[in-house]
Amino acid sequence: MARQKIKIKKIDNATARQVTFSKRRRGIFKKAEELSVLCDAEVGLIIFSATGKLYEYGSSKYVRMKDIITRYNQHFQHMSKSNKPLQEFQGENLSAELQKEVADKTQQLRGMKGEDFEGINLKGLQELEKTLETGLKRVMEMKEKRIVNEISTLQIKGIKLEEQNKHLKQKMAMLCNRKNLILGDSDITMQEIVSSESMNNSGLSLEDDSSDTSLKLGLPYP
Amino acid sequence: MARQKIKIKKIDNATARQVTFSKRRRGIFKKAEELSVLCDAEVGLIIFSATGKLYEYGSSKYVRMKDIITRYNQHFQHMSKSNKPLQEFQGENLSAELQKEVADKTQQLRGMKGEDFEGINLKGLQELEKTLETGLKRVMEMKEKRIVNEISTLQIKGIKLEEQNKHLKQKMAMLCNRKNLILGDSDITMQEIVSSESMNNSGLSLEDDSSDTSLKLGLPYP
DNA sequence: AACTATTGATAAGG
DNA sequence: TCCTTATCAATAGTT
Repeated sequence: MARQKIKIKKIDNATARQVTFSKRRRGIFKKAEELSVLCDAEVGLIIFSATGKLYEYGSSKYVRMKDIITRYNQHFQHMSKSNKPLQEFQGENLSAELQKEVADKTQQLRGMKGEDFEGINLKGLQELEKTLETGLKRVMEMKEKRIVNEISTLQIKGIKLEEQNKHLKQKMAMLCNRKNLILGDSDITMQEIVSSESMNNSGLSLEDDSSDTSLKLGLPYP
Repeated sequence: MARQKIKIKKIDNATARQVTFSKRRRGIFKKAEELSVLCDAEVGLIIFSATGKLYEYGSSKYVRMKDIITRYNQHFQHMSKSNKPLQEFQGENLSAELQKEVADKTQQLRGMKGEDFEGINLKGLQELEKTLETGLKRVMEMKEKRIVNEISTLQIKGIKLEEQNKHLKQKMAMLCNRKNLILGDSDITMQEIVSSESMNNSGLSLEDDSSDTSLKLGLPYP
């Protein structure tokens, strides 16, 4: 985000990756701290570097990471109702809670897919509609982002390959000339080398729409 | 970090705090995602809002929050010789599959809400889009069906009540007439009875738009 | 929910 | 790793 925009994909150069990791780690820790203070939130952040080193942040000096994790685990049991401490949830009880959660989420998914509106009232339907509209909008945005990315990646690849081709052809031409000078009549002629150009172009040209990527944009409500 | 610099301390105004929480939460989630992708790191982020709502991010489609926490706990088991079992994971094995199912469905729901596209490729996004479009269509159809139903139910109810009213008024009129014939000067006059008509109409008339049902149709893309 | 003026984060380079 | 700086990104306040 500076000097030059970067693509969000794994940084190839290991050194650069390490440097970026250090910088961004500090950045996100700061963000976590600010969020917890500004908004009175409890924040737990765990980062394992690619080399396996652990970095962690827990908001507030009184709330350690372990407490946040405990709260995190408790969250799912408390969702449904019970105030019972976690220790009381074991074996069947925990399974029962989880089964309930699965059933609940399954129902939610069915509602979103429009497969079953059992137990959803009019207000619920209106909320569902809004959620779906937002979700659809975001999905379409993400899809377009990915497509644009894909295209530019392919374009860059194409340009590189075309350059390679050009260089290879030049080398070939030089080799043939030399060979012709030495042997007089070679089996390989310039014509054969040059003819490969059209083939390469049809496969890589940036203007070519016949790519089989077959990605339709599906723009919102045309 | 804009328009004006702010002090990093709890935001007093509750509304402003909520708004900032939403904005910054999105921001830090994005940062977490970018860090994990750019630097090949494993990132787990847990946020509890002041109201107790949970928001979480876990980096990678294969490594869910649970696994990050497990790894986190293991980290210390390796470093220290603590043999104390972690109570927060009791019963985990018994319901591991259920937890997996819950996590899976949670992820599906997130995808549909457009909150998290981790592990969804372009084809998946296209499928998701189609699912959402279908779901949205069905929800809207069902909503309109329910609204039409609701309206006709109310209309029928209104008609019945109007008829009842009419009969009651006729009976009252007859009673008053009889009473007047007997007593000469009654406290109840025809005027008082008839005046109730306008009141009843304003509450039940089919043409009246001021009904508090407040159901907006929200027709598709007007 | 958008917008936009600012501040903040950070990529590249030393 | 730290510093610098040009640039990109996040966001505070506003509408």
